[in-house]
Amino acid sequence: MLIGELADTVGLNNQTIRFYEREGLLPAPRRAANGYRTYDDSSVSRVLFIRGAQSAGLTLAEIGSVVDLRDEGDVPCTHVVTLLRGKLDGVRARQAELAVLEAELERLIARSRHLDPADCTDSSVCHILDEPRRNGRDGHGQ
Amino acid sequence: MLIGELADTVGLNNQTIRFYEREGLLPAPRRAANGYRTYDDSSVSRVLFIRGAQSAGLTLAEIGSVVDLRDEGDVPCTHVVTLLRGKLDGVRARQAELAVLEAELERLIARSRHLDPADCTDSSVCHILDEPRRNGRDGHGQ
DNA sequence: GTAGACCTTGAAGTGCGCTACAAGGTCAAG
DNA sequence: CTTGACCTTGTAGCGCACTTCAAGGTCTAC
Repeated sequence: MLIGELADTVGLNNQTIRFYEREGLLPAPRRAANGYRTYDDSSVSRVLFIRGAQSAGLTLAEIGSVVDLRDEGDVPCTHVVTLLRGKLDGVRARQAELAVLEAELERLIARSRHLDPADCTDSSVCHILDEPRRNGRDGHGQ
Repeated sequence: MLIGELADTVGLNNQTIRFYEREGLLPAPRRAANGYRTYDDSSVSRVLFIRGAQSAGLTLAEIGSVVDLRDEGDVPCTHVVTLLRGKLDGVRARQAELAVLEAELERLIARSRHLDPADCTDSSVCHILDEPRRNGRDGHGQ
């Protein structure tokens, strides 16, 4: 199959397929006489593996490290489990951050209810966001 | 005060101050005879406002929309509350996504315990990540 | 022979919040 | 008169996963 067909099959566009190839996630495919890339079912599996790994939160670089092991003939299971554990730690840390941020947002919104906009004439920009931060550690990102 | 002093006071470096100015978050400061930027306490308040708003999860673009209102003479409270409510919705949506991802990671890790690496010889890359996805909606990001 | 759908390559752009670099001007101390 | 710390400007780079663009080759149908 040609690149567009592969892309349709897995629900991506062909630029993304080419991008994965450049990044070393997909092996260089065979070429037809005219230079067109030709794929088979193993390419479909490989792409679906990549998307599955992404949905487990792995970055393309991490997925690359997994497929590299496989392509060198190793069994990547141990490495995969290590990555997944790391992701789980990251997810839990992020959840904790978001819980703090959620509480802060709730506090600010509640506070805004008994602040009068007419009093918002401060040296600063808006009194809702003035005043004490309770966050020991920032809270960026959404 | 000069830019370095402002930067020290608020705990940023002077490139960041200049960056905020370019982005329209800080008004163009007065200049000394030699062209050096000169700031006063209101600049300190403004920068602290920006950092406080960031710690509430607002992006610089959103903070810009708030300071623009203020600089045009309006009271931005209503807009701020709208933004905060939007952030809170976003945070809760993200928490839900992370809960799904956490469950998926736990499932995969648990599953890996009764999969034998010796069986990981598939057409795909690693059998831990093969097979059913339970995620209706992806789960990217960490 | 030409329109249109496919394919090729390489390079640059996106969003976000900085951070760093290059090439130079200014100022106080020694 | 030189050192070194500050300041100025504009520009480019980072990480991440794509997406888009430009300029062209190829193939099928009419």
